[in-house]
Amino acid sequence: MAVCGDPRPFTVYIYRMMQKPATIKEIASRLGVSVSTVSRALHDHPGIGLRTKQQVREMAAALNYEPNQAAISFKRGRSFTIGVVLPNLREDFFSIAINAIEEEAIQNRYTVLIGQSHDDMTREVQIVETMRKHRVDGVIISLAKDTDDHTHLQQLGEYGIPVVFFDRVPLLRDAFSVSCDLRHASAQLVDLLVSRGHQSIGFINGPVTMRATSEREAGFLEAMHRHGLKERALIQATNLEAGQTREAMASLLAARTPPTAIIAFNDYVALEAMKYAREQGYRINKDIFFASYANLPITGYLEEGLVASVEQFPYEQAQRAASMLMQLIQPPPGGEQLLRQQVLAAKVVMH
Amino acid sequence: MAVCGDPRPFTVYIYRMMQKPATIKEIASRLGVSVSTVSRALHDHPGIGLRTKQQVREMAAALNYEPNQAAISFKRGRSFTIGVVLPNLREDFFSIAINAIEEEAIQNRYTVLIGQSHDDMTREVQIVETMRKHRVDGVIISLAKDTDDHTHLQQLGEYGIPVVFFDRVPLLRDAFSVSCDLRHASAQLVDLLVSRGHQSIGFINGPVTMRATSEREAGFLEAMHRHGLKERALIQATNLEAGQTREAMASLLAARTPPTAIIAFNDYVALEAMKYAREQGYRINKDIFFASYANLPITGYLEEGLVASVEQFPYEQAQRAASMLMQLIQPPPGGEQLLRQQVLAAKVVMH
DNA sequence: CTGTTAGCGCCTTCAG
DNA sequence: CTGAAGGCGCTAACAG
Repeated sequence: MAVCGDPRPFTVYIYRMMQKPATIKEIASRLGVSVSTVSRALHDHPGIGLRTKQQVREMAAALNYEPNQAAISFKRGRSFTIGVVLPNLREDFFSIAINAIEEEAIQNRYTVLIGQSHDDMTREVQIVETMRKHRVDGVIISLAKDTDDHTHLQQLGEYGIPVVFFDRVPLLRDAFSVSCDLRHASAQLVDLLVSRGHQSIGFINGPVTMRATSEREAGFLEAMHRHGLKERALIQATNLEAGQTREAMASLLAARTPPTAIIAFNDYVALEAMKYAREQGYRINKDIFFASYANLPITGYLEEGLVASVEQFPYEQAQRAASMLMQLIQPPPGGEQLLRQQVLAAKVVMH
Repeated sequence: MAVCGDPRPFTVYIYRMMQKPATIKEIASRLGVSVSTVSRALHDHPGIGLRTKQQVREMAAALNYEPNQAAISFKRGRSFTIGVVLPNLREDFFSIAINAIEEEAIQNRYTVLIGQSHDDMTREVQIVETMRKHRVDGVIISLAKDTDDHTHLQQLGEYGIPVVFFDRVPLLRDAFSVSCDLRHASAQLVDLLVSRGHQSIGFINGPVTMRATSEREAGFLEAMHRHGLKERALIQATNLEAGQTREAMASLLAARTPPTAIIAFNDYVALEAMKYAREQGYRINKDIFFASYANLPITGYLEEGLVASVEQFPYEQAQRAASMLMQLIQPPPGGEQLLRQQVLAAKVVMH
């Protein structure tokens, strides 16, 4: 790609402490008082004279004093930063989640350190390590889809750093987590499709490492069984990437009794599946119907859309996870009671 | 929303320093050497005996030693963290950008502190302030759409914290920035539409505070003028939200000579505009055609899509911005030369 | 090759 | 009401 603009390179203008931040020591010496007085005045300590407080504050303002967070973190042993590890911010689900987390963090005067695992456990481990080194006060994580070992996270616990899982949660009894009950919703999705006359239903599922995969499958099979359609349930496992979605679609459409409806692991998979179906000459919502999970806004802009999508409440999940983490970091004086595992009900949304 | 799961609240299991992290002091005393020896050994300092180094490393490993980043940041006056301020992670454009930034940061052993302005200048100012307090080593920012004052950012410069702008850049001569030339691309977009026979073209633009708005408009008018279609150029300013997009569409479609093609500020606006058109009985790509900016993946999944979208290379822009920032933070020994403003060429992508 | 020491900025006991 | 002093963990002179 061509770079336009002025071709003459400027000499780097180096920003280097043109005005080094003032310290309490500086304020103290200018005012002829001690540093502890300044510290206390700035913290509105009860035992400091009103006049002194006033003077200190004015001087602080005049010198553009900013408390050095690095020093405070060091001294207090707390960074006032939480780490958030997500598979991928490009998925709407997770970018919505980060909004909730950021909101909760701001309310608690916390900042958010972010890391994307890109669904790669190796990378997830590295990120967690970096966050541990940075002494984050807590971690919120949604696991990479191939994460099958949780020692890197248990280690955080050993270092006194609380961990809260959300959505992509592990099967650990003693972990803090927030997730959605997809099993029941999956069954409801089947009920809906069957009530609309579908008998053969295809399912494009995710990788077996994910708990979300087995939950979806359980609910799906349970309902198909209940409707006496056990033999008409066609499941394809994929890694959730476009190529495998297309292969799964090819298999499904080539089945002896091809499905009239297809449930996809999530809306992205559904989009790809629908695209494939169109390419093969199928008319969406005439020859074949689709349903999926996540209920992302984009699906509302399709000309021929989904029959339904399962809402997984990313904002709600993340918000609860964040609030749980904040409670773990700073346990409230009164209520030391807290649900270790929260499970929200997912909801089938018709389109 | 109902919360399922075990209704009995567990008592909070408080994670509190079950194994407080080892320090170099601890290692030193156990080995009967001084802290500086340990420090040097861990940094692979040349003047330390091989045997000592070995011992220190073994002890460090045995004690699960982790350097305390907070202490290092404090001591060195650098946090090894960069701040990234974006309008909204929910837009694909920015979530792609953050990927590039994270990548570049990791390569330089940096971590990323994130903040979303939600296109609100007040919030942007707060975020920048928090980041300053946290002593980030540099900031990458894409401005909120209503930001018309940059003192909060110039202040960062005064504190020795370099700032690099990308995409939503200010009109400051001395600012570091990476952006796309949208003027030329806008003109090309018109050329394309005119070559396909369109004479009346509508434009749903953004708010005037944004430089991107005037750039689009300039290119659009320039080309319409060149084609002798100045009178057929219909421009509507909006705040980029759904409601105003719909109003803009209503105005355009009610014009004396209604447009046969409409250019939208970005793909999200285009989606909303197309939805409105469909609701009004227009057939996309028959009665009316659409083009826009950003070239997001979602547009590829539409049954009846865009004529074209202008690719703005979010990854490339963010990557260059990040690399520019890293150069400002740690100027390379040799080349102290650097382009202050980089402008990439945007590219019209036909669909 | 290794040890000693002085701080970085802030908070917090302990004494006035 | 205020001051003095110690120390958080680490680095980097300065001494041996």
